Amino acid sequence: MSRGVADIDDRTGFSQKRANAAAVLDYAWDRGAFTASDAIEATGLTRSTVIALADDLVERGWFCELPNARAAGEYRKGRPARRYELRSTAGVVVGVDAGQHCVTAAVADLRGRELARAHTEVDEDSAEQRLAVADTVIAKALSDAGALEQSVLCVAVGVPAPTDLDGVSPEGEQGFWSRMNPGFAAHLRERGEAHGWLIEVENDANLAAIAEGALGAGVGASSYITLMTGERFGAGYVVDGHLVRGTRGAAGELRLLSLVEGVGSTHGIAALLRAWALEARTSDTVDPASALMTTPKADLGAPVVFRAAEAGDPAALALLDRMAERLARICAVLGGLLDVERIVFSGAVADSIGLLLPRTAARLDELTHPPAPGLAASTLHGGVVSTGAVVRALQLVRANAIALDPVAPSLE
Amino acid sequence: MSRGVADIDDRTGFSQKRANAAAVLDYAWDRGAFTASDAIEATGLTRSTVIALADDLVERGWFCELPNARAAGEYRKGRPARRYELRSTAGVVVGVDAGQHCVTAAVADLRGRELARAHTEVDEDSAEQRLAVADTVIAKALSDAGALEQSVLCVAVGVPAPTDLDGVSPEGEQGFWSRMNPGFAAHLRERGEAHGWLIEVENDANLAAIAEGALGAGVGASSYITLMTGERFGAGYVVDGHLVRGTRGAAGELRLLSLVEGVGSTHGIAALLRAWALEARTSDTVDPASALMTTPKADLGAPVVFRAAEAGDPAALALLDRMAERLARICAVLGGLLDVERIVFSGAVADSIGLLLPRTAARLDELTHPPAPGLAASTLHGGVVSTGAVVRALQLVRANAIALDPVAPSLE
DNA sequence: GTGATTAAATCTAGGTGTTAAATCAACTCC
DNA sequence: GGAGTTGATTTAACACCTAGATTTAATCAC
Repeated sequence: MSRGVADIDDRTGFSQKRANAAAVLDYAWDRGAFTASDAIEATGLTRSTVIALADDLVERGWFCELPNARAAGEYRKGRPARRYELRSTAGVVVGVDAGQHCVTAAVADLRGRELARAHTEVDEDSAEQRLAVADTVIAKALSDAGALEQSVLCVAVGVPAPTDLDGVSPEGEQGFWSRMNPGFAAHLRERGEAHGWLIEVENDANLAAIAEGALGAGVGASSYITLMTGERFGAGYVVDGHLVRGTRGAAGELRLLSLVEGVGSTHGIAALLRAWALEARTSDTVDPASALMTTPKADLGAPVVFRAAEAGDPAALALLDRMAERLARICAVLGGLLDVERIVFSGAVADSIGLLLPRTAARLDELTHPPAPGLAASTLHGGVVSTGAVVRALQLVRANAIALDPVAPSLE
Repeated sequence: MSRGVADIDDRTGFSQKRANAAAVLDYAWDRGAFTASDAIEATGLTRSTVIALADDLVERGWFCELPNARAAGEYRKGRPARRYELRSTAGVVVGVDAGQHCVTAAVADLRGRELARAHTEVDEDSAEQRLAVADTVIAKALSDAGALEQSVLCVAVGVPAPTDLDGVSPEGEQGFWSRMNPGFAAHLRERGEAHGWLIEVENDANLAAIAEGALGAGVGASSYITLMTGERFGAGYVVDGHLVRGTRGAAGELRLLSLVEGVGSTHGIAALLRAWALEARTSDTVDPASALMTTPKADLGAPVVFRAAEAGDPAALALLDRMAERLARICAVLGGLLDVERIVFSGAVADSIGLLLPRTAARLDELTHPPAPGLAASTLHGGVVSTGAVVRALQLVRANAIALDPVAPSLE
């Protein structure tokens, strides 16, 4: 009677079986169905060992054994191989974007397939209310996904504040940061304790960077920066494959960019284009027929400027040139100081940034010695942060898989 | 008949014994003499296992067994414990500072004790010549240390150029970088192949940062920046305990700081103070009795300015204030963007920076939201880079120890 | 269909490395 | 010199891996 991987006590710090099981599980993670022979080749272990481990993982609920031996169409001679696969339903992860005005929760299976997504606007900012809203949105998303609380393996939350490794945010100016992150980590840890949830609370721009690196415009780059470009700038750095967090998790807070010539403030693209458009209105150099003049004041914003520029409006194009100059300086400083190969523009405006990017790139080329970092617009649209939270949650599950208990197949 | 750790083939990727031996070795690394009981507590392994591993490591040459059972003075009852210790003479490491004008090599034992140090000025910059000079200096240092080539476990080289993970530098402007690093990595790898040398070629500022983190003003900080402040600025970042290198290893090249208001160029403290002092001379606002006026033009430089300032010279103090403003801006941008807890000033001028530091700190406080990063002057004096190279070499040896073969005691 | 071929599963024996418990050894203290 | 204490050593059992022999489940050739 052999003990399962789960039963191994880890007093010694190192267990061969545990390590080997982790290797097999890790191999299966980014692989579809596979045979023992595949795993043998990948891990270097013997057939007996691999099969024993795989059967163990099946018993624990991580793997399922596929019945159809050589179904995959690829004809093969010899005895049909047993086929295993990571049970994508062995659990779910929850990725939460706890933004300033809107809380979104996405539920995904272990393959990263999104099962459900829920969101709510938040007005009031009291700590209890924010935590309660998060609870509600998570519950809604879980029920939409048809998942139980006990099938949750990890919850990752993105907040518009720096966070330390425990997910706690510093006070910040006027308590903004601690208002945005009123103890999500402690709250969720308590809430998920019974089910063994892993909890991570992380800065939103950092999660956006993780998302871009895994699924978006950062794929293939080992060093890149993700610039969140909404009302304010915020950045997530990934350098040498590592997320760069900083002592308080505040790396990527760009307030100090105000010291860079031609940048001045950390207002984001959306905020600035709106302000500049309003400013342009009061000058008399703009053609009265321009969209910048004809659009009602309340509707004037970044989208209007982008659309006008696409239609060839000279005033709007002038604003984009001005913005390109500013962006190029930001990219030059960040890219130069960190030596990244790519800078990804992420967030709401990323979709309409088409005209801005080449102008920025051209200016960036002038500012830096070659090679300048490549510029790319995010392809992940609105949900970057919640997507990043899901990706991060999956990373955590993957890294800790052997120590976790997935849901039994019967509870699916 | 049990096999030694060295004989274990690593086909499987995981070997319990190898991992446990590594744990024991790692425990011994930053520890003096220790008993089996100590290691048992530290590793969680059984007495039998620990003793077997320790004896194995003795046989391989990593440990020596100390005869005097309870020599350490601390009285204890019971049977005297066997005592082991890492053999600090199991090999040596070489740390090289291959600077632009001077090549230094330091040889140290496994405890980091410096055994010898040699250096040569270099004038000509031909690739062959630079490599030959390095070879000579290394050989000199080794012979001074009484060490043989075969007892070298690792050679780390610092170069004033960015390097990739293989130690190769990009071309750079006018080929400066590739002239500074004319293939040290390949050359040394070939030279040390027979003896199994580990080779690392790394940017000098990065090595300085490693030195400061291990022995200098960066100790205790998980995120800090080391600013090399000689003729030019260069920085090494350590964030979240990791060295931040960047795609081409060029993170820490501060050229782009020229975009920061009030900084303008990347000239270092020494270069700027000299230039400013010369500039002040031509104005007629400076007291003719000031050292800035009386010092011969050729001798005017940073040391003169620092000494004059310490003597209370108003003109010199004005220059320091100007410099403090500039430094504060650099620190604000770097510290703010990376969220570090400390900034260490390293390099030749660090010794005389006493008056400058508090002024810079005061200005930095105004520029940033609290808490501002702490400022510190390096205590490692001239040899930061070679010291950093030694530290880095020891890190590499430690990380790869189980795979290395130390010198037999007989060859000591 | 029958038998050869093939590829994989399964079984078996043996070895390594670990633990746990019993025993032995080397000291100190009184 | 005996009790007490601490650690080394020995022993047996066990966990886990490997290697090789054997079996099984298929295809293919006829």
